[in-house]
This record gives sequence, structure tokens and C-alpha cells, in this order.
Amino acid sequence: MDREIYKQKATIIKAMAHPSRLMMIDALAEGEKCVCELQQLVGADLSTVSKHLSVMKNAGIVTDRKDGLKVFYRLRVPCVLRFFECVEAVLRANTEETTRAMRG
Amino acid sequence: MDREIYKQKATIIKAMAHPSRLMMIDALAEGEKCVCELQQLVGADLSTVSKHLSVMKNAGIVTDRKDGLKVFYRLRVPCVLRFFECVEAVLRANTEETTRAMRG
DNA sequence: ATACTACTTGGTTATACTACCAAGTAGTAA
DNA sequence: TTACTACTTGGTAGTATAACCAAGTAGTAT
Repeated sequence: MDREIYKQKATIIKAMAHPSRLMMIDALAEGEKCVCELQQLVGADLSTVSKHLSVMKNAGIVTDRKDGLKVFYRLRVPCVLRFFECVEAVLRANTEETTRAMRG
Repeated sequence: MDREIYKQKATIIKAMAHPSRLMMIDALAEGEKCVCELQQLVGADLSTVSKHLSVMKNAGIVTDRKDGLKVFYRLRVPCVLRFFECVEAVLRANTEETTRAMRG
């Protein structure tokens, strides 16, 4: 029961745990973007980008909307961004520690 | 450059993206715990738990401290917990959507 | 119908992750 | 020293991810 919820949470977090996907989430913070724009951004094959997006969609992080030929993706739950503040805090702590270690 | 930072962030997020690791982080929110307590909690082999902890340690999420025979782990950056509020928001949104879909 | 654009899906291969067992290290205690 | 506890590390096998190419779908336009 409890275990199942942790599994679901892990799925959501795992769906963000990739450099290209983080890049896309950051970009989507500005507003919806089509797959073609996101592809430009991350610079991978269109099929790769599409698969990344479908992982995030299945996890519930993004939703999509078709408009003519294009498919626009947007963040489904805006707080996803606050998420990153903390990751940055960890990153800062890591950097500080490395700096301290280098000073001796 | 930018790409490198996204990679580092992904490493941190990936270090959390596992049910057992989320469980342990939740437990560590109460305060430091030894590996043996965390093993009890997740119910996996001790070596498995130890490896999970070392992944989180390398990512900068937890730190450890040895006291006698025991090794105590604790959260390094407390905001990691606020992280979860958002994951729960996504989870709630997912559940609501499923409920809506089932109603028709 | 034909062709073009914007995506998605299938297939394959390479790489990474995870779990366990077994073996090793470190601290405690007789 | 021997033995015990609490971990960590090495090895291995099974599973999951991720990248690309190729092929398919859907909407637009002629």
C-alpha cells in the first residue's frame, strides 16, 4: 500500500531525472512549446525528444494539445519548478564542499 | 556548460528516483538513522541498502557519521522534503484525472 | 491522390541500474 | 587471537533506459 505510493512517486521523479528532460521542463516554465522547439533546444533526434515527452506525459508532469500539425506540450503541475530550487541548493552545497576540500 | 549543470541536476534527482530511496529520505526527515534501521524499513538486503545510501551520499543528498559499529545517515539539505510536496501534487492530479476518466 | 510537415511508434543495440550472495573491513569485546 | 556485529565492496545476472534509424500516422495543401 505505502510501498505502492512510493513506487508511484519514484516514477514521477524518475521521469524528470534526465538532463534533456530537465532542460525541457525549464523551457516549458515559460509556456507551452511544440515538440519541434524542444527538439531544437535539446538537439537530439526528434524521436528521442518525443519519447522523453511521452515519459513525462505518462508520469503526469506535462500534458499536450494538438494544434494543426504541431503538438504543444505544457507543464501540468507548475510547482515542478520549485522542485528545482532544492536541487540547486544541493548542487550549491556540493560545490561549496568541493571548494572547501580543495582549499584543504 | 549549461548542459553540464543539467547533467549534475539529473544526477541528484536520479539519486532520489527509487521507491526504497524515497522511503529512506522520508525516514531521515525525522532525524538520523543507522543503516540497520533503514534496512528494517525497506526490507532489502543490507548490501542493497548500503548501495542505495552511497548513491544518495555521492549525489550530496545525505551525509554519514560513524559512531562505534554503526553508521548514521542524515539528510544534508533539508529542503529535499519540500521536494516531495510537489511530487504529491502531481500524484494527486494523476489520481483525480483517473477518477474523472472512470466516471466517464 | 500526391506530397509535405510534425510527430509517434517499432526495432535494435549499447549502456546503466538493481538485486542478491559472497567476501572484505572496522570496531567491540571476550 | 577469536569471534561477533555493522557495514561496504566486488561480482554477476536480470531488467530497464536511451539513442538512433526506419517506418507509420495525422493534418495541410495542391
